[in-house]
Amino acid sequence: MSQNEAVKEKQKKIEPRRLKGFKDHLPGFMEVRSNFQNLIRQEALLAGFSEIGTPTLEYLETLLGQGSEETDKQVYRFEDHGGRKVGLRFDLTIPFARFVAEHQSDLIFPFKRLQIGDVWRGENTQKGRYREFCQCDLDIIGVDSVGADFEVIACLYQTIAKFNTGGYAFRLGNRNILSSLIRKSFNLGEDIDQTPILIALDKLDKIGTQGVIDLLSKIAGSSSDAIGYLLQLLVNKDPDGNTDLVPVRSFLQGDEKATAELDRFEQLYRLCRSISKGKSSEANPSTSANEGEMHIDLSIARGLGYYTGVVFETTLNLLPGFGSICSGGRYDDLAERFTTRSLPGVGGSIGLDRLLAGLEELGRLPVVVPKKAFVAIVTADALEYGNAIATTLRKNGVACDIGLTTGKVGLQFKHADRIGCPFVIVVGTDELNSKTFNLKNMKTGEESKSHSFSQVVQIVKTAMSNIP
RNA sequence: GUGGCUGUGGCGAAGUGGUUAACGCAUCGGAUUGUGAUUCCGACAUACGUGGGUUCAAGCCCCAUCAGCCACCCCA
Repeated sequence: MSQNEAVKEKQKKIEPRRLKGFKDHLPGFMEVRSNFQNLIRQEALLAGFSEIGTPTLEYLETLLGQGSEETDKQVYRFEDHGGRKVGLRFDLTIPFARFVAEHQSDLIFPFKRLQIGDVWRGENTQKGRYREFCQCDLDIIGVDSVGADFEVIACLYQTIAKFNTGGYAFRLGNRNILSSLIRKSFNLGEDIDQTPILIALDKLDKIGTQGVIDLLSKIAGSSSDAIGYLLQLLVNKDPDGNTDLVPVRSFLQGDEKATAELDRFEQLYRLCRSISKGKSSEANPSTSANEGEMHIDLSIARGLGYYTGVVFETTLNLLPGFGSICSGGRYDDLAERFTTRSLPGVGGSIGLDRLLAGLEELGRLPVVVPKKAFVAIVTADALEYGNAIATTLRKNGVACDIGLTTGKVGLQFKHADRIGCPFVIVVGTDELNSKTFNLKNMKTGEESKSHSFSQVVQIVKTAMSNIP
């Protein structure tokens, strides 16, 4: 290589780019995202959940084999520097199972867990669907009760109500009841794998009744009469938009287990209705309010293998085809792969980044207005003085930025304006000598002069508090 | 894995075969060295994803390829 080529090689820039499905977050968006996380945290802590954290990287054997083959394929995996086979967590549930099994003696059951963290899935991207995204999980483990089901659902439901969604629908299904229906409809034994049937039923929303009938007809052993009746049961809605449970109950008569599950399910729904509203009218799909609706929809199956009781998913009313922004359900024995101790639980997850993508699409993301003052340093001799002012403000809880281009005061004002500071404290030689400061209102352009340094906290606080 | 669409300076975006590839944003300088936003003037930028082909001539047409987005599958 000639010297010239070597120089050229050195000057060649790496093209700045991101991996597919991985997002950068600019300051304005990041602040909203953090605020959302904090709000979710706050709601969960209020409801008595305890926050935990687990590593992003786990042994591969911990992560694999719990969901389906499909999900196993999506796990980001590699060998670490010590030759260990490791993977990035695919969700927060499986690491939680490991966590619970590992820390049984340190936890008090029933344990109410909150966890907020990023997860990774090597699948194809779509709108609101990334390869790295944040999940906010709530679980109650160590108890199997309708109260626990409700506690998790209520907290998730009420948290989503805090956001400017324009309305959402929380749909409740039950894997257990659905399985009983399928068993009876198709005359299947207890141990028959229903997965293909469940997957077909789960598409009811997308491909319609006839589409599902066609799909199910291809599955051996199912008569069209049986299929038709099952779909009738699932599709029949009462005036409130709920799956009509009366014919379901009579169809399952004699199945004691299923009947008991139905009783429990109805009790759960009554509890849920106590904190929610029902179906909104077609004319006014609750766009003005951010409230949610609660519905029974027995056709919900959810893909993940481990759900056994109640299951739920949540869609935005304004973006019906967008996908679920919050879902979960009950599982019999979360940690069975890690311990002999039986640990039933119920949990759900808010897909924060999908929710944010949805709100962004709708133009409903909150705009964050920074509430901070700015100290402009006009002359170099006032650098220490300006910093003393900034430090005083910060110690007293007043957010403030400071000019970093001492001397070039025009630049400092321009910068303060661009980052949205409503007030600028101005100090230079004169102010330094008299221990004073000027305060400029960036909106009106007015500048009041010669305030005493000793009053800086009070004056700036007062000024800032008048900003909307 | 399957389909559709899109790739033009840092970003957005015009350009439908014919000189020197618009414009806007951003950046930098000046009008204005103790005052921003607004206004005016000026400057800067290795830009047509990559590789072939057709043509006298390609950002534009054809083929391939890569990347991204959207949709299916599945899912938060």
